[in-house]
Formats: sequence, C-alpha cells, structure tokens
Amino acid sequence: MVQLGVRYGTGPASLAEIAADEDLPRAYLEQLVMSLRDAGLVASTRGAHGGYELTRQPETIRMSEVLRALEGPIAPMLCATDDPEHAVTCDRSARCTVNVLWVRVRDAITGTLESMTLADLVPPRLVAVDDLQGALIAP
Amino acid sequence: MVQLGVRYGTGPASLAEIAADEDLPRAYLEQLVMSLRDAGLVASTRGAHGGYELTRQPETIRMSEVLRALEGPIAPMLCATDDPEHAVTCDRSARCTVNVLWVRVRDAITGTLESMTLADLVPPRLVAVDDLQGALIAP
DNA sequence: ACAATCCCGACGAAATCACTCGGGATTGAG
DNA sequence: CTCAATCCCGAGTGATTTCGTCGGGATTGT
Repeated sequence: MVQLGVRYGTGPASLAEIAADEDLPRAYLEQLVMSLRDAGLVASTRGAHGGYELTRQPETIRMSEVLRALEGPIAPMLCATDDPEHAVTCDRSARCTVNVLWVRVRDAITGTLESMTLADLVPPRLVAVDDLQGALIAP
Repeated sequence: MVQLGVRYGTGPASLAEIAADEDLPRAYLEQLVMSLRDAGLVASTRGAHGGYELTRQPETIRMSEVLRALEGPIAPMLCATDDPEHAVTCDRSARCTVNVLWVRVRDAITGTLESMTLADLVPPRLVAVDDLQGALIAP
C-alpha cells in the first residue's frame, strides 16, 4: 500500500488511519495487508497503538513484489505464469503456439513492474519535506 | 484465431473444421469469430461451402488488433485503458498515484502486442513446405 | 429443394473480485 | 488488573466476467 510508503519512518500506522485516508473499508484492508505481511513486506505490531510498517525502505521494494504478494504469480494467462510451482500445462500445450505471445507479454509486464519501486508511487511532497528538514537541521 | 492464419490462402474455412482442429465448441467459436469479423479482421462467405478467411496477410495483422477485437480495449486496470472512449475516471483519481504504474504496464503490453503479428504464431511447418515447393518448382 | 453454412440473441454455470461479518488474541495505558 | 485499541483470521455474500450452450433464423451452392 502506497499509504504505508508515505508514512514510512513515522512508526506503525493502524488500519483505521489508512482506511480513513484511502476511503476503503477497514475489514477489506485487513485481508490485503495480511498478504503483504505473509510476504514479509510489512510488519505488524499488535495491541493498542499498534499497526503496520514497511520492513524496508520504499526505494528497495519493487512493485513486482507487491503485486505478487497481493495477486499471486504474475501471469496474463495461466499457461504463462511466473512461478514454476503453479505452472499449469494446458491440455492443448502441444499444438498451442500462442504461448510464446503470453510469455513475452508477461516478461514485458514483470519488466516494468521490476523497474518501479514503491518510492516511485509515493507523492513527492513528503519526501521533499524530509529533505528540507535534513537540510535545515544538518548545518 | 491462429488456425485461420495457418489456413491463409486456402479458401474459406468453416467453423466446423476449425472447431475440430482446435477442439473447441463450435458455438463458442462463433461468438469469437463474430468479433473478429466486426473488427474487419476476417471475412465470411455464407451458404454451403462457406466459412471464414483472413482479410489480410498474417504478417500484417498485429496481435494488438486481434486482442482488441476479442477482448476490447487493452487495459490492466480500467483507469488505464487504451481507448479514450471508454476512459473511466476513477473516483479516487485525485489522490491515486498508482495510475502511472498501470499506464506503464499497459504501454509495455501494447508494445509487445504491437510488435508481434499473426504470422509469428503460425507454426513454421507449412510455411517451410511452401518455401520448399517454391524451391523445387522454380528451377 | 435441401443441406451446409453463417448470423444472432438469450441463457447459464463457474470463477473471481471486492467486500462484509463475527469473533478471537495481544498489548499498552490508566 | 482491567479495558480499549489493535491485529488475526476464517467464513460468507453479491456483482461481474468468462466460457460456453441453445435454439432458431438467413443465405447460398448443389
């Protein structure tokens, strides 16, 4: 979630906050964030005043990881999946010449997903503020 | 459909033949091929001995055209569609920074789809035979 | 005339998506 | 210690899409 990127470094953010900001139902976010946690992208702290945090800097989190965590292996068609585990040899595979097309499409998708990080999606405002603070405090 | 590419130049192919070759229900193919016809990619001849033919050489038919005909505008998410007609300004668009990601993904997809033609998907066997015949007959 | 073929609209089953519900487990604050 | 805030988690729902069926009509070569 982009919101977590925005909030990176400000301590755990509760689902209630995020739900308010994103205007999404809290219960739904729970499911999404659980996948992200299972994938090791976010960490949770329980109890009052708890919430979720990124486990790494936004710049190091590829969007491919996020998408894989949220939607499973990247595959435009199930006969052209990312993940050898879930490879499905479609019954027509022998004659099916279309597969190469899907594989190329998939590679194009994963390529651009790999080339973007969470940081690319957080609105630059807050980052600029961070920089400013650094500039003001340091000297 | 790739089968039509394979059969290009051999006169109209009936749905019954294609259905047999592809092992797909004929009634279903009807729907698909109707979209292709509406898009001008195939032409039909009715009556006994009729069927469908490509309207152009396989080499000149981009897979992007085929996919658009079959599945509508290319869009990984509806807020990042190909076709300005069906553009949907999602209600969160103001704050939604994710859109650029989808646009890039979409461009990657259309790019590879644009770069492949039907000819790239027809198995080379028959083409090779054609070449062979040409080579044998000519001298 | 008749059989092969396309034309076409309506229907249906299954999967997926976006989301809800309800109740537990953990933990900081008072 | 108690309590409220918070995460944890499985089960359920409604809309939409996808893949496919059905039935009957319109054309046309033989």
